[in-house]
Amino acid sequence: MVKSQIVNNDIIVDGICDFDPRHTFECGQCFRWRQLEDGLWQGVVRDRCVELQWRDNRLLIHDMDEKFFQTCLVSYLDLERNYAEIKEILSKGDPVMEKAIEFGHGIRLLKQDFHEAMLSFILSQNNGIPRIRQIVEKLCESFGAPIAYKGGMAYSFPDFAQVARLSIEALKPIKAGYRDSYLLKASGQALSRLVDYENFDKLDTGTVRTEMLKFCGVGPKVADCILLFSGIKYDIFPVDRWVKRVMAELYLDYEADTETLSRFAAEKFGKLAGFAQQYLFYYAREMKIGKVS
DNA sequence: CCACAGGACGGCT
DNA sequence: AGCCGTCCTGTG
Repeated sequence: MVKSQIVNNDIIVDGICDFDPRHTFECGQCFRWRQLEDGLWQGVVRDRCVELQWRDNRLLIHDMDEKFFQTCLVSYLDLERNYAEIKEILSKGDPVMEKAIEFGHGIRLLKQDFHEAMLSFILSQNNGIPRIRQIVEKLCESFGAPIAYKGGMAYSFPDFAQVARLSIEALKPIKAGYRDSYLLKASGQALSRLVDYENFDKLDTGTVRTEMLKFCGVGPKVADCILLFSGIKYDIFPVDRWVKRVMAELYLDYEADTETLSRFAAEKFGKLAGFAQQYLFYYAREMKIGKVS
């Protein structure tokens, strides 16, 4: 139970350490949060538009009720997890990780809705973050449910049923390119329970990963991102170009293939591999490590 | 004009 | 089972 108080219709939570919205929302795990002004962030969680501020270990969520906060946001923002402990374990005897953690000390792994994580990361393939954000926003504006709030209009992330009933032609304007058919097929597969993703937490990580590959448009990298960023599994280490480069530069001294890196991470980081990946990834991207300019 | 971007698919050996 | 051309769109 996270202790909160209500002041003027806002929720205030004191003593939130190891959190910084910039780190959390810009480390590549999500695509819908944006900074409105200094320290003020806006995003959409379920059917709510959320505005939050953080400073001096105090989290302030505007125009929020206790119920939505406790039942949705605490889990979404992963507020009950002890990140100090994770950092301590990962840093131990690892100066590289220590530096990465110092850099991205405010990262928390968001527990996003499964359909949001899945459709977002299907769209992510062969795309950079700015463009993924554009396509995701288009998808939501076009097919999500409208949400009225004081700042204007927002849109929920369309669920599998909403996407599955669309046609390719209807999806064209969001400019997802060849990924649009993946969205449709994968949503249909999810609806038909081809993959029983709602029971994933009862299965081991290896099984769940191969299950995910049944979805059209979901390969190894996208599968790992979906599982990690929807909070289903944490002993997962998504390997993409950036991770390959940062691992080569900081740990291995050569560019290893995906398989090798997965085993390396499993051995070195174990159950905390997902957290390790986020610290390393954010560090690498912000420091432009391995970037050929 | 071409290369490539947080990859995956499908048809070929 | 592994390799490799191709996929849509935007940017450099």
